[in-house]
Amino acid sequence: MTMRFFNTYSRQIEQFEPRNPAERAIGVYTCGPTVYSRAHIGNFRAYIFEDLLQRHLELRGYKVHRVMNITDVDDKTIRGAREAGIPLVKFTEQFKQAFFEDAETLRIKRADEFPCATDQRYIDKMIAMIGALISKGLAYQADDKSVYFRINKFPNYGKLAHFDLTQLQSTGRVKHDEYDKEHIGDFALWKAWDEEDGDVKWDSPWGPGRPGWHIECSAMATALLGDQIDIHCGGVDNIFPHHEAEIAQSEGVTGKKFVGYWLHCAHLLVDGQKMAKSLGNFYTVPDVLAKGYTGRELRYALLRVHYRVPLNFTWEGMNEARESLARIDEWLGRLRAVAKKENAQRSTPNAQRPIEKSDFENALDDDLNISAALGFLFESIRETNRAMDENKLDPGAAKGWLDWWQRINTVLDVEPQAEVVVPPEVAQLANERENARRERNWKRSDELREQISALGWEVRDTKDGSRLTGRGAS
RNA sequence: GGCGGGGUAGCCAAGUGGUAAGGUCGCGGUCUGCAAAACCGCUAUUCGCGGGUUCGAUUCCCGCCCCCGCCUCCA
Repeated sequence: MTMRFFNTYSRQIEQFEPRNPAERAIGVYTCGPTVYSRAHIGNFRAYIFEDLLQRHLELRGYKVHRVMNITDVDDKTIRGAREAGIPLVKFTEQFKQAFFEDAETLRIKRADEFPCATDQRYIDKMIAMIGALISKGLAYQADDKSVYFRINKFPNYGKLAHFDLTQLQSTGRVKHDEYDKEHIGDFALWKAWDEEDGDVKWDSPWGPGRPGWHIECSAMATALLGDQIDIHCGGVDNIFPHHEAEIAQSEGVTGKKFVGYWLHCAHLLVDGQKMAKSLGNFYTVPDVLAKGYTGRELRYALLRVHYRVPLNFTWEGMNEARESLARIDEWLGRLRAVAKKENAQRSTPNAQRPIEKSDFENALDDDLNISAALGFLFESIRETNRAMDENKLDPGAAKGWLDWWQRINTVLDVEPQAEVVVPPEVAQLANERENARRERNWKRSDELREQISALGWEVRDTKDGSRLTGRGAS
């Protein structure tokens, strides 16, 4: 039951061996949002993958110390604040809040820490790291007053992305200050202040300015997790240059291997293309909620596909998620009803008791194979439903299955929130319908069922009377 | 051009050197006043294409095609 992860660094599945196996303590760093606008659901796919990772590690008994940074200063946030005519702090604050709201909607477990790049504590750390890099000859201040990392002095640069530096081509996406840098691939550690930055600036030995994006993660990761961390995650688009740069900076300063396992998740696609702000083809969490879907439905839709496989977002997929969850909800409801029976007639339980069942966790051990894990869940659902149909599942077994569910749901977290209260008018209609049915007035009964359905509720006639189910429980 | 990821049923998606999990959708059946839910059955002779290795390949090897991404501040 050792875990295996696909390590981007080696491009291979590796056995997971934490640095501190005795205490089962693990440091995990996850790249968080840049708060210049509301994060889209593609961003959240990455955070959900990291959530799954953390929850599974915890299910396996590891104590996870997870850090997620928030980038609250960069070109885009500065531009946004300027255009909005408000201070940077005020501008970013709204998107920080939105991020936490959306994360909560998606039931993403909070990281232990959410360091912000503008925190003076980390600015100081960044300045110290840059100073160390300069003294080691790994960085230099150019004529434009900015400080750059000298990639030619770091032999391993390009190893994570498997890039041959001589082959680097500009995509034209980013402007290069080619006159100032020694090498086109040298990246900014400290960006010298210019007029467009307004009052956004910090003092440093190299003059006023602000940190580069990459150094911020190196500083916060090492400040909070130490020089060496077990797992570092992000989207595949972070591999280069961001994570490559983080390695160069961190290892350049400490001389120690920065990260044990690099895990990257594939993109969320729309119409077969990457979901991105720049392409304008994105949805936010509120967009999806506005279509009538719930947070847990979106969570499930983003969670159910293996993290290294590109996932095409569609409304059909959202419906599949809804139906799959309804199946789980229904199953849980039946199990609870059976578990409550005091003296169910003793019958031979032919449904295996799940106490020893570990297929679900074992599947997740294998590089978070969620599809296989869910496959086992649904097989179990069919198996126990069959047993309940045949009245062959005794209350003890039902309780066992509920315990099993509780365990795996610490990873999935897709159970509906507390029972939704039936609105009085729906209850009234249901009551009338019961009366109509007693009088065998089927026409009236069906009309009432229609009305109830129009209000978003489903009525089902069972042996024990009618039951109401709200559609799309949150 | 370089470096990755992916191509399995209408759609989504696991998987193994021995003949294809699961979800969703559709169809038929059991149950039901009718439904719904649940269960049962059907739905890929086939896993992008072409070779090769093998008794046997979707799985290993070689070549090719297609889709997506990264190539210096995108999760």
